[in-house]
Amino acid sequence: MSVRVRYAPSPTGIPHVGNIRTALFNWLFARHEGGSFIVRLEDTDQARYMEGAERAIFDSLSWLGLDFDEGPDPADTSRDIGDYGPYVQSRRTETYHRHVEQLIAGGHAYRCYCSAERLDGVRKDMQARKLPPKYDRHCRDLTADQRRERESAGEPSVVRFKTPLEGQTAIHDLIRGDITFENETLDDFVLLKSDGFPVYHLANVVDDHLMEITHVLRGDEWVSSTPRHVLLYGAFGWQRPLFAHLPVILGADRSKLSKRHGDASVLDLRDSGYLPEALFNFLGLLGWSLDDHTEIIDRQTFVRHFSLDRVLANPAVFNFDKLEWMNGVYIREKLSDAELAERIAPYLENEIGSPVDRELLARVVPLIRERIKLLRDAVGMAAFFFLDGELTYDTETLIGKKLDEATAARALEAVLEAVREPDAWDHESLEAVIRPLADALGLKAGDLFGVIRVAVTGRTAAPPLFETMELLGRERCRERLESALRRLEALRARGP
RNA sequence: GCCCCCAUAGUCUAGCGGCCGAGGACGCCACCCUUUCAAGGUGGAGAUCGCGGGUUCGAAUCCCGCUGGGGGCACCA
Repeated sequence: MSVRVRYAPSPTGIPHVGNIRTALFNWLFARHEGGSFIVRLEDTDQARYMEGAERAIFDSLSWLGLDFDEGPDPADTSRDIGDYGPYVQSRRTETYHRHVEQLIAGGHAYRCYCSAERLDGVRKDMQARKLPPKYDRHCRDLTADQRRERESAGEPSVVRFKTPLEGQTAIHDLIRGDITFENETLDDFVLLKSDGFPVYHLANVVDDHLMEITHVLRGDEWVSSTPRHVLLYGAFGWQRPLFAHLPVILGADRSKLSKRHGDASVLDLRDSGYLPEALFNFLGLLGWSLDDHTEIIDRQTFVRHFSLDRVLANPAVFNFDKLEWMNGVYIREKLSDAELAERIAPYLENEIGSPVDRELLARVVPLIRERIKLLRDAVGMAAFFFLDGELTYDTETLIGKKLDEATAARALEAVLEAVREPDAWDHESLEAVIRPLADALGLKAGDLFGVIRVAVTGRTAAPPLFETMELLGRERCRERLESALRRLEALRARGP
């Protein structure tokens, strides 16, 4: 039988990295095994539903290249791709109701008429008595007459599972081994809410069975509810899938990563300029490793080698520094100039507010590829190449720490003079005429170059000066050098 | 409070009884390269393998206890 796994997010927000890592491992496992990767939307909580969440889920998946074999049609989630649909739980309520009736008929579930207030009271009371906050099974043993009475009075109800009062439920986890739970620590959990929607436990089990899921790879936070699921499979008389609980991903404070930890959403990372290849690689190495030394691993290699027995059981802290480093590696080693230009262009265009000159960009890319870690860094490192008019910068940076206004001005004048007329405008010629100026001015070359750099780029850190000037062109350089001189004069006029 | 899981440097990890006086990576420090910033190169600091007991000729590796961390205990998923 071929492997079928699923990624079952609920549309309550934008997927964060921990969530998408679960999708990634499911995808890797499916691809390695030659099985199917299925996406199912678990939208049974209307209260937490977020507009646009489906879009974000599909965008995250496709951005990372996690293609699925079955699931809702991203273009129209009321349609399905695959033969086991619907793949959206809100379109499966009939199915859940049918199965709940089956459980009630079989004596595995019952209707409960307790009000939210009563439940609250019970919970508080239990906690006050230092007992686990479980449902007191008040409605479990109602007589047929009592039930009829409640029903005819039109009382709202939920359906609860009739959890065995004693005994144990054991689960075998592919990553953690055998785990045993005492049934008495479980309570009669709700299967069907009073609004008619199923609760996760029910919907999940029914769907996984009907969709013939073979392996349930999900987050660690589910291990404690797995005995409930196992009990349900038993009550239905179904064979259960294999379980593998993936370790959670923690924030720097060692608590479960969530929105609280800032921009850990996949889409935010994308917008910051992380490459999908890098995130894929990084996430694939969170809880799994190829060997004792390989860090940079491509998609094919992951697929070829991925296996559950190398998945760790211990939680991992998400290390943004390492992700950033890895992104840098991909930027400078894995992308061609053309690809990098393509990915950087939107950031630059967004910054300067107009299309960038692609020819110029093609020549700029080699200069910045080793200097940026995130695509977004290209803005600071290269926007000045494409900007017209005055640059924005603090005039003080022109002077720096080692010079004074007069010296800086003299230096700029000398440079202007040197580059005014003849000679070819290429970095070698420029260096040939400018470098000697340092001696003439009594400056160290580095200090001279520093003044020019700020004048010409508006920044203290930039690509190599002469190559930068070459690409900027004679006119722009001249304008900017003159502008810098005017700034110095203004400063002197105002100063003591 | 109860249940469950986890435990190698600040972080991600290799290790599955002897090859480990613990390997790799990020980060950090120093030096080299260098016009700035990076990148690159070299070197370095950083782990009593959480602690305590066992088992064994031999334990980071197996067992038990403790401690610590995490997760769960909803008509949320």
